Amino acid sequence: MKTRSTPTPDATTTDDAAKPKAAATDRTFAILELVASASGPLAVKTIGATLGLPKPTAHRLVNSLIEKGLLARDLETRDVIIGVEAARLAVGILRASLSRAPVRSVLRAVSAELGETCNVGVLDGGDVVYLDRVEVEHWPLRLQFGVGSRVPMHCTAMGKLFLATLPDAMRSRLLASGPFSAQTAHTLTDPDALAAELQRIAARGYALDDEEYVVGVFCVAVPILSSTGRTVAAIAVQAPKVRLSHDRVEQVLPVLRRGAEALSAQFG
Amino acid sequence: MKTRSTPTPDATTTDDAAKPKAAATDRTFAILELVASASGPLAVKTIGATLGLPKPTAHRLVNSLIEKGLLARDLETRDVIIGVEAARLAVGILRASLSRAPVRSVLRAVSAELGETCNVGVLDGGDVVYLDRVEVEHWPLRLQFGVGSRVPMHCTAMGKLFLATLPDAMRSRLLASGPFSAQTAHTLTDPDALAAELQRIAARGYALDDEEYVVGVFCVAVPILSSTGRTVAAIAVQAPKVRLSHDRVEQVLPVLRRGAEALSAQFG
DNA sequence: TTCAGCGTCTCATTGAGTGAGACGTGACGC
DNA sequence: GCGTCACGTCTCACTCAATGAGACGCTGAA
Repeated sequence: MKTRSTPTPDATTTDDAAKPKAAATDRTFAILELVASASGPLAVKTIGATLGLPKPTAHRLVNSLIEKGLLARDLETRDVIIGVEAARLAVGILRASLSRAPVRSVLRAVSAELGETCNVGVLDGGDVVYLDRVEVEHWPLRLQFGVGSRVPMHCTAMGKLFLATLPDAMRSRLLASGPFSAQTAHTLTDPDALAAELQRIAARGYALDDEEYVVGVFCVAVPILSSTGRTVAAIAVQAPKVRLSHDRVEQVLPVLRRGAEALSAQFG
Repeated sequence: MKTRSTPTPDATTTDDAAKPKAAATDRTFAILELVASASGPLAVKTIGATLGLPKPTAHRLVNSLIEKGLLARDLETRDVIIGVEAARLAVGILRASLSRAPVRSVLRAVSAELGETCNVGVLDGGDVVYLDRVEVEHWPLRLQFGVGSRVPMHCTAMGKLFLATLPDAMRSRLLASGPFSAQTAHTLTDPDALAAELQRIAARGYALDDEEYVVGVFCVAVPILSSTGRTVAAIAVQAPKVRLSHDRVEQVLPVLRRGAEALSAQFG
C-alpha cells in the first residue's frame, strides 16, 4: 500500500524499502552517527551518497546540525567534522547511562570490595572526565574531583592509560601539545620519560599514578573495552598511599578488571 | 527573517514566542539533551513541562527516540532513561572529537594560566569564526559567542589581526567593503583610522580590542603561524576590562605567544 | 575557453508533524 | 465499592515545514 507511483521500472532489486517515508529526524540522527563513526572528516557529498539523500536535502540537514553546534566544518576543506556541542552531549549521555541502577551497582561493588574510592571516566577534549564515582570516606579531595570534573591526561592513571591506547598519530599530536605542568615532584613532565611510561602501560594493560597528581595519593586504572576491543573508558581506584601502593597492585587488578568487564556492555 | 506572514490578527500582544516555529528535530534533540543532563529518570510529563511540549507531542517524540534505542524506559516506573544506542553514539562522538583534543588542551593550559576565557578562531568568508573556546566562568556573554559563532572583523582583536596580516590587495578590498557598523562608542568605523590601527598591529604583532565590540570587554589576540609563516589562525583572551586592560597586556602576551607556538604545530 | 564537480537557490508539492480534545487506565482515599 | 485525579493513549483535521527536481553559480582542472 505504500507503493508510490514512483516510476522505478525495475521491480527486482529496488522494489521497495526505499521511499515509503522520510523522517527528517531519522535522517538527522543518521548523519550524526555517520560523522561520529567515520574515521575522519566527511564531504557532504559522501554523506549524501552513503545515506541516499538528495543533494539539497543533505546540505540542509547538515547545515541545521552545524547551526546547533553538533557538527562543524573543517575550514580548510569544508568537510564535516563532529561539533563541540556533540562532545558535550556525549559526556552527558555516558554519565546518564552510568547512573542506571544495574550499572551503578558494579562500581559500588568494586569500591566495596576494595574498600577504596573508585571512579569511571572517559577522554574528552584532551582530558579526563569523571562520569561516576563512589567514595568510601570523606577526605579532602572529595569535592575537587566529583562527577563531571576534569583532570589532566599526563599525570593521572586514567589519563596515561588513554594516552597509551590512542592511535600513534593522535598520541604524538597530544604529546606535542604539551608542555606538561608539574603538579607534584613526581609528575612526569619530560616528553621522553612520559613516552617510555606509556609504552610500559600499553604493554602491561594498566596504569598507575604514584603521587603524580596529588601528593600522597596512589591510583590504579584499567581500561573498559568496547566490543571491538577499543579502550572507550576506564575504571580506577584511588587511595592514600599509606593504604594503596605498588605492593597491593596485583591484588586490586583482578577486581578492577572484573568491574571493567561488567561495564563494557554499557559502552557498546 | 523568520517572521512569517502569519495571519495573526493581533500583532501587539502575541508578536512572537507563540507558534512561529516548531521543529521536530530541534525538540527531539532537546529531549535527548534533557534526559542526558538529568540527574535521574524523568517522567514524560516532566519532559513535556520542562520543554513546553503538548502532551501528545511529548509522548510521540519520546517514543520515537525509544524506538531508535536512544532512550529507554525504566521498567518499574515507566520513566525515561538514556538508551544503549545513545551510549554507543556517545562513544563514537568522543572518539571523533579526539581530533580537536590537541587544540583544546593548549587552549585550556593558556586559559588556566591567565585565569580568563580564551578562544581560537580563524578567518572565514570575511568573518571571524570561533573554532574552540575555554571559559573560566559563566558570564553573560557566554551563549552569544560560543564555538561556531561569527563575529565581525573590524571591531574584534582577532578580526583586526587577520585584517592586518592579509595581503594588501585583499585588505583594501575588504576595507572598501565598509562602512563598518559602530558596535560601541569605541568602534573604529572610519576606514582611515582603521587602516592606521592595522599598521600598528602589523608592526607590533598583536591586536587589542578595547571595548570596540562589547562595552566593558577587553581582548588581546596573537597570531598562530603556519610553518610557512602565514597567519592561519589566532588565539585570544577576553575579559571584563576591570580585570584585563592595557596595563596587563605585556603580562599576558608571553603566555598567549607560547600557546600560539604550540598550536602552530597543529595547524601546520 | 570549456568542462566537470559541488554547493546554493528556488519553488510547487505534499505528507509528516501537530495538538486540542476525547477516552482508557490505574492508583489512591474513604 | 465508587468517585476522583493524574497520566498515558488515541483520533483526526489542519497546515506548515520538509522535500527534492531543476536551474544557477562558483572554482579549479584540462
